[in-house]
Formats: sequence, C-alpha cells, structure tokens
Amino acid sequence: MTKTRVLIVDDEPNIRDLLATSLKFAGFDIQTAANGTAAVAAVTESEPDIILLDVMLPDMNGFSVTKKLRSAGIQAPILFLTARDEVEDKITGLTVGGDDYLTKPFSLDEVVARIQAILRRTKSSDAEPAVIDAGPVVINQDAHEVSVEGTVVELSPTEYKLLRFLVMNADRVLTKAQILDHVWEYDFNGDMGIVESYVSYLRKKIDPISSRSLIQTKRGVGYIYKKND
Amino acid sequence: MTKTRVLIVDDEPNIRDLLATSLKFAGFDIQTAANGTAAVAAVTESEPDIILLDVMLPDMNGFSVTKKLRSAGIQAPILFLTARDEVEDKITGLTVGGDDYLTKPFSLDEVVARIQAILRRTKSSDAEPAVIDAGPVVINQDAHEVSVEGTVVELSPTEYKLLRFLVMNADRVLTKAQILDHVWEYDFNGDMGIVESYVSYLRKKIDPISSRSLIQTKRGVGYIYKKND
DNA sequence: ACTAACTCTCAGCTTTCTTTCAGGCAAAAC
DNA sequence: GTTTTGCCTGAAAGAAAGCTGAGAGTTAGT
Repeated sequence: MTKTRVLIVDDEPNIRDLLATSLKFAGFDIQTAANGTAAVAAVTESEPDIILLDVMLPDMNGFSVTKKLRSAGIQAPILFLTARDEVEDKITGLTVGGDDYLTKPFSLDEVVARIQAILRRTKSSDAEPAVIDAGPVVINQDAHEVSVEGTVVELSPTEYKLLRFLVMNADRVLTKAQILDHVWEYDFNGDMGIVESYVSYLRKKIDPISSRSLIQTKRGVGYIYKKND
Repeated sequence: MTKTRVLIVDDEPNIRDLLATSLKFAGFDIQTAANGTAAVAAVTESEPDIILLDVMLPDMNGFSVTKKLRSAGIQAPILFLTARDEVEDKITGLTVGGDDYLTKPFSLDEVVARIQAILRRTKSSDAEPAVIDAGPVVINQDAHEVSVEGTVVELSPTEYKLLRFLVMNADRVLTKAQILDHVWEYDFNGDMGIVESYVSYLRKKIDPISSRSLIQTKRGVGYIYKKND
C-alpha cells in the first residue's frame, strides 16, 4: 500500500508547516504550494489523492484554482480551507462532488478526520473505516454518533472530538498538551484547565453507562482511554 | 546499526554539558549548539535524528528555530525544553506531529525516556520497545502502567520513575547517588534519605504481590533489582 | 428576538504526592 | 558484647495536581 498523497495549498507559511507536520505524522505523503500558480504546477508533477486548498490565495481565488486544476484533468477531491467570515460568499458552489470545506481556525484532529471522511466517500482504497470500535465505546464517524456499551450518548462538538482523539489513541497516555494541540483549534491560547473541564464533562456522560472508569487519569502525565480493563 | 544522533540546543553551558554527558552515556551520538543560529548551522553539517531544543534562546525563540529548521528540510522530531513558568504561554502548538516537550528542571532518566518515546512514535528503527519486560515486573511505557506478576500496581510519578530506572538497570547495583542523579530533577538538593523513603514505598507496593524480594539492598553500596532469583 | 446550548475561565475543594525527620532495627566493626 | 554505622519506616507538613460547580460570554437554533 502506498501512502495517500496530499497537496497543501496555503499562503501562510505557519499554516502550511502546521498542516504538513501534522499530516506527515498521520501517515500522508505531503506536497506544498504557496499560491495557485504553484499549485497548478505541482499537480502536474505528481498527482495528489486529495488537495487542501485555501480559498483566499494572493494570486487567484478558490474558483480559479479549482477550474484550472479540473481542466488540467485533476480529479482529486478538494478540502477547501476558509476563514469563518468568508464562508457564505466564497464557498457556495465549490463543494460539489466529493469536496468539502473546513473553516479556519481548525483543529488538527479535525483536518485528519475530514480527509479520512472524503477518502472514504470517494472510495479511495486507502481510507480508514468510518466506525471506530474500541471496546465499550463505538464511534460512527459518518453518523457522528457515539455509543457506550450499546447506549447512544449525546455529545457536544468538543466532547465528541476529545473522545474521538482519546479513543483513536486507545491504551496510550496522552498529555494535556497533546490533547490541546490536537483537539482544540490551533489558535487557542487558554490553558490546559479546559482539558480537565472537558474530561470531567465526558466522564459525567459516559461513566454512568459503563461498568468501569473509561477515561483514567495518569497523575502528572495525562489521560488514557483503555479498551479493556 | 549506527548510533542515533541527537542535537542539543541550549544556551546554558551547564544544561548542555549535563545533557551531553548523560546522553552520550545512554548511547547517543551528540552534537551541541548554544543558540538558534548555531543550531541551524549544525543541522546542515550532519542531520540529527532528534533535536533537544530550549524554547528560550538568546537569539530566537523555539518557534523561529523550528521554522528555520523545517524550511531547511529538517524532518527530525523535536523535544522542546522549557522552564516551568513559561509552559502555559510558550508551549501551545508545539506538540504537533511527533514532537513533545519537557519542563525544566527535568530528571535525566526522563529525558532519555522521552527521547525513546519519540523515536518509537516516529518509527525510527532504532527505538527501544515500549514494554520493558524484566521478569516479574513489566512496564508498559505507552500506557504508563506497571504490573508485577500480572497484577497492575498503581504508582506515583516518582515511584514509577524510580522503578523504571531500577528495572532498566536490572541485575546491576545502583548507588543512591546514581539514583538521585538520574531519577530526581537536576536541581534537587535534598539528601539521599529520599531514595530510601521511595524504595520503602515501592517495596510496600510491589513486594506483597511477588513471592520474593524484588529490590534488594546491598549494604554500603546501593540497591539492585534482580530479574531472576 | 428569545432561548437553549455550548465554550471557556476561575476559584474552592479534595486528593495525592513529595520531602523531611526521628526513632527503631539490623548488620558490621571493634 | 558493645559500639558504630547504615538502613528502614511511620508520621506529618506542605505543595502540587486534579476535579467540579458556578457563571460570564458567545453562538446557534427556533
């Protein structure tokens, strides 16, 4: 199995680096471009399986780049990146086919999840399954539904992302810093107390259902979700 | 198998020497730099497998150095070092990808453990296994979990570090001074009585489970963990 | 526009951990 | 056999880490 190739197109070097580092670690093969022209040039070299595209680039907008890419015969689905206040105007009409969009600032875990979702929908062979089955907790990512020992649990968006991150890293201790960096938006600059708060919320919702403590505290280190006892 | 190359970047000569000596002894190949400029220069000469980077350097901060290194094409994971009171402000966004951070003052054993953990995660072939199996005592470093003859034992952070140090040096006598130097933070300046206290705590937790005395006293010398009888 | 839900911060509280110390015990030295 | 030395361990003060409820501010939905 060869790695999935991702082309990142964004003019902000920070975002580019952040995405590149994060996605590389998630097992993707990364290519980057700082503007539309470079993006079009890049795809001809090595055709990506998916494209992350900032809709506001210095040289051309999302529509133009998309058009250029498509007319160059590039079929790869596109995940558009856009600032929150640009959403309505700029995005409509873009996310046709397998495409999707994500607003900035996003959380790194969310980017990976969205990419996986797109790959799943476009039936790329190398896609993660939609259902994460980790013992008592089962997460259906397509339905955005979480169940604990068969009982469906309603979670807020942040609770959902936190639990997914813990569950995807089952049986491994995660530090509060790691959790913050993956689950919260990249521009968040509050302190780690919020992780404690959300772990508390999660426990209140899922612990009463289960017979054991699903999220354990490793004092001085972090938190861990254990698949088995 | 060639040695893992570590680049140490810190402006305090004491810390640099401490780390260099300690890591050299742990079997790493060491390179040092006192500031960001020197660090960037150093990586071009010989590319390290992992970088230890103080976030507060005289010439530039951790983010800048990271950016410079990354744009120079350096893929190596970074272990950030930071003063405890800088943590909240400076760390957010750093533990992305395979990276991690450690607060000063740290213990030398902890530095080595963290380096190994990162190498493990980034799948560099030359990594220690996550599970230390030393006879009756088995330590799962990913889960931060210790079991004695199959029974899980709850340990405090210091108890955990002490046992890990003893177990990793199984069948070798360790003096109280060595233990203090490796397990406690480098600025600790109490006396060695604390080692006796913690050995006592550990014994109280693990000896009742095992059929024999796992941590033995070598009077006038130190302590030893024996894998077999 | 109103209501409900969600995010985030904070402070008080509880629990656990760290460190020191002193008295007791056991082994070695004399 | 007595003294000396080293080690063990319980007690306790103080520090640190984590938990949680309350509330302010924000966003989303009706």
